[in-house]
Amino acid sequence: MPSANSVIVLDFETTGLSPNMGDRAIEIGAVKLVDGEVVDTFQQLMNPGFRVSSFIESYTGITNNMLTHAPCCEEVMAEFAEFIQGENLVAHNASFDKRFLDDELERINANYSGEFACSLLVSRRLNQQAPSHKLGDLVRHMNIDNDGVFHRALADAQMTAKLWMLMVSDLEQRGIDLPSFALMQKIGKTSKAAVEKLLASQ
DNA sequence: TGCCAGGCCCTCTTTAGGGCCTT
Repeated sequence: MPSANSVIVLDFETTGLSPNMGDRAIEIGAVKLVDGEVVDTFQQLMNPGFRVSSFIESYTGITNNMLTHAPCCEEVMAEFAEFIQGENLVAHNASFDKRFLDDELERINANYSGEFACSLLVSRRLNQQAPSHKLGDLVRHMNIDNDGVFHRALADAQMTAKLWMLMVSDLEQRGIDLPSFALMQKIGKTSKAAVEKLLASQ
């Protein structure tokens, strides 16, 4: 049973957009939040077993040379499966990260018990004035503290965690005492038009 | 040869199409 007051915010860097097209994870980054505080982190490069494209090298800054010396996906994901055990999960555009998490864990016959919530879907509802909901654009728009590193797994997970906590604070300011993971998850799945009604009913 | 993701959301919608997001 996932813990009520903790959540793990994660981000994958991958060789492309779809595990169904043969793409694999090349880096996982994650932060564990308990009561809004970072209590643990996880970051690891992993070797997908083939060369990544020059686009991915340029996009992420992760080079084939760096991956040559990294442990394989199976080894890293086995460790990561332990890290997320019993925790609920958050990612920016969670459907993307969930596909890779499910695919990589299926390869090693591992699984997880938590559920996903999506910071992108929540942001589209709570930050309707934002010109864009790309993670980098939201970080700039909301003046979220960052070290200027984008498209690396731990850096993106850290920024997503800060965005998540800001949105939790936003809900608290709207009068909701200790917004739960379940409420955040529900906001992401509720139509924009119904969100105000949902919040008013809390 | 040429093409290849998938889920969400909006609208000139629902017998569909296209933009936004993720790498």
